[in-house]
Amino acid sequence: MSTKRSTDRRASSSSTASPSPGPVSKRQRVSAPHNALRGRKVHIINAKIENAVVGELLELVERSGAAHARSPEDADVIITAIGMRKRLERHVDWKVATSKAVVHPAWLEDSVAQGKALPCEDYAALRDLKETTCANCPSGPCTCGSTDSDSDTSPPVTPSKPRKPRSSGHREPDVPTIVRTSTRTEIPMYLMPPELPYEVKMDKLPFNTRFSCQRAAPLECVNQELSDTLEIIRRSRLLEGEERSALSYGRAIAVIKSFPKKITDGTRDEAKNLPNIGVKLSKMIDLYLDTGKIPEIEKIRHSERFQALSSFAEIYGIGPSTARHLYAVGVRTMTELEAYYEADTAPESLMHLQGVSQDDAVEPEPEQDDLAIESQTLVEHTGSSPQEMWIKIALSWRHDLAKKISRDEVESIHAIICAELDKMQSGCVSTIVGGYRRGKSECGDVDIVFTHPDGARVPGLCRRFVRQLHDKGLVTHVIHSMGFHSHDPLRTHHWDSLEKALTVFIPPGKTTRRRVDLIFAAPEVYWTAVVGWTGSMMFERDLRSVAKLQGMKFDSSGISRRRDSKLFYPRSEKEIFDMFGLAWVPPELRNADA
DNA sequence: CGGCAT
DNA sequence: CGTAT
DNA sequence: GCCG
Repeated sequence: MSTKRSTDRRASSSSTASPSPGPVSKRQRVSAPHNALRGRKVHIINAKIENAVVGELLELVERSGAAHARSPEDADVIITAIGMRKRLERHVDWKVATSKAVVHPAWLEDSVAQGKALPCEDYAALRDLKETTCANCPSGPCTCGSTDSDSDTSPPVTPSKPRKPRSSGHREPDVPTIVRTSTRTEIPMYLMPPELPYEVKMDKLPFNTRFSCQRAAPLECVNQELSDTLEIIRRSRLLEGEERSALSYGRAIAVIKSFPKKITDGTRDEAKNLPNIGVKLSKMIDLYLDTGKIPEIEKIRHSERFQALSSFAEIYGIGPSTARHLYAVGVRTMTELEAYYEADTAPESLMHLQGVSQDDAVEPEPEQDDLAIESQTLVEHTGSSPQEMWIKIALSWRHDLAKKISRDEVESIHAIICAELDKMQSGCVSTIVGGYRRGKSECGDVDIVFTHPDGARVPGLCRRFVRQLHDKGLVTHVIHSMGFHSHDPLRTHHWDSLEKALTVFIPPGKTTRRRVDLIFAAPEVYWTAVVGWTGSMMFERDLRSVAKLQGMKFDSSGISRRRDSKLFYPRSEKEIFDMFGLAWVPPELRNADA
């Protein structure tokens, strides 16, 4: 089936099926809405749309001057939130569907807002109906090409299908293309990435704005050395527990990363006036330019304490606080650290309560080494607390996890996991997020966001899938982050729409363990999860800050209005930027961290 | 001087 | 407190 | 440590 084409407007269309446009969506009601669809007949399929929203849509139909068709057969345009053929066929005969324009409710909203029938191509409700929808669109037939070029350089989004249908090896770049074996599950358009990249308007991303999500920060900037230097102080501040100071350095780094000019005598004043550069950072920039180094940083670099704390905190499960405690009791080197945890004399008081729940924390390894024992057994036999046990286990990973992962291997791991997932639940969609998506050539871990067009398939999928991976020996350890409060009635939040598993993964035939994070999102929060997990960290913090300033709350499992907790479900990544009045920043320019 | 993401 | 971005 |  062909696909292709879809401008960024698909993404900027207003929201729909349930909660709607953003607070800042100052979509002006241009021109006469009451004529927008005059003479047309519109049928609304109420399945999968809340009653209240159906009411709003009917109002829109009236306002547009269109007639409301009682049956799909009578209509020119069919409005539906259904994205799958099987389901649609319960309401509309396929033959009828292919003779009409079948569009998402956003088409109606946007058309009324703009006072005219918009082209349908970006609003087709089903991929397989896109061509016929375009052909029957009230705005006139549009070229809905069957071109199939895979010039896309950024692969990360694919239906979670094995990519074997690569078939009889002919051409194609080595990029995971969007493969859909026909007759498979329908994937609604809104879960697919835009076929064409959104336009990046650099003039709307000035380097001297306050928040990093309003700027463009490349992976490596022209002042990378300065950025790396300041990162030393930032890390030191973090390790010493001075988080606010660390935050300031992080923000200074972020603004420097987006400053496009090399900082020299000619540009130092401009640099010193950047937002988040105050008195202290200004002085540091002077020192850096005049002497080539910053004394405070040299001191940190060479301090035994900084080196010790840094190396301790590289172990998964050891954070700043534990690192400081270790140092305080005399541990100085990794060797001593290993000896310390080897001797089962580690006082429990050393470890702090960590967010690892006992029942879902550890999945011990199959046979082989000492990790083959049940966690409880291990606790009983060694007298170690679960936290201490975690650290002991993590110590055994440390050499593997310190190794970077090439983009090729990230893609390979993604493909393997998608193939496995497909065996349990076909039709899943996924995006590789994290540093990979921001363009890093070497990644620290692999982060993947999954969803399924049928939201009902998602709950519990994470746990079941990880169990399957574990049974096959692909996953050796897991930290589940959900499960405890699956439904808290007092919860003002909805947040069980996202499940995640932080795993240690061994690719088949390999020996090096990899950290792989699997995130399962309900389809309505898919793009929110993708944005939330693409990073960088400072970019996310600033995005949340901007949201908060607008009375909104952003987190990777949803966007809500603080006043009334009303939820918003953006239908594309760009819609999230639009909601907050932000210019589009492509993932490769979200590298606000050092 | 309070706030700093969730 | 730890993890994730 | 910087900003409103």
